[in-house]
Amino acid sequence: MGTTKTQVFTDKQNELANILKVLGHPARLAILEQIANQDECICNDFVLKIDLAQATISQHLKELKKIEIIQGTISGKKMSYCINQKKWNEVQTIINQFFKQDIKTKSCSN
Amino acid sequence: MGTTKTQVFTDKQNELANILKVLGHPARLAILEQIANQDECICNDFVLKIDLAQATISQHLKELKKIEIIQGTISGKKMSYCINQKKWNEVQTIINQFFKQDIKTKSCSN
DNA sequence: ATTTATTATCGCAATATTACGATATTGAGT
DNA sequence: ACTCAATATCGTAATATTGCGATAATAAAT
Repeated sequence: MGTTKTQVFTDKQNELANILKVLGHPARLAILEQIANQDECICNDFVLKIDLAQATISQHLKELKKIEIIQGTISGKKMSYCINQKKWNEVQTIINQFFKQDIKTKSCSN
Repeated sequence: MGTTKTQVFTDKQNELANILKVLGHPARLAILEQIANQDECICNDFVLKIDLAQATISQHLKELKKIEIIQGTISGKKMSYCINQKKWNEVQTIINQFFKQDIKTKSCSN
């Protein structure tokens, strides 16, 4: 237990859930906002602006890289992170597709 | 540890993260899809269609109720769940607002 | 009143997540 | 070669999540 029973769900459901799970942490949202709003994107910036240990930030960056919403390139001894625009838009689309589904249920009360 | 350091982030970040976290589980997405696509919305339906124990489904329903994206009304001995349209739209808006932010970062490579 | 059906809750085990200090690793500058 | 700076990884502790069986709780049907 403690493990999600992925076999029970569709690939789409698992995929979207995984994306939303990664996005579902304030530190990772904060990181995305900072990357999006900064011309220069250097990992250390996050350490300075977000009050979490460097190791913790690094871990969160790893998760964001895993779903490919950000990408990092090495520039000298620094890491340069940026938004992966293509994936960013893709994620937005997938989420909107989910929310655009028709709601056929008669509302219970309101 | 194991606890998210919410004090470090803005209310908006914490709020959105919390919503995304709840949505970030395939069972809960599956439940939402089923509620949305069914005229009659009875909890037991999920137990029959999703291969998870009744206790587990009940727990997931509780999480979804907590963010108010669904609401349940008792009708006899059955529970009737439905989408909370207002909140559903609100969630969609909040997510889209996040994704609509300008991305100022020069892309690293692509 | 007793049974049955439906759902919620409790308690627990297994696993995952969050966070951090300590320690690599790697590249730049000296 | 040595040091410093930037980042990643390891190991670990605390807590959270997932899932389930067992057990309440409640309402309908008999």
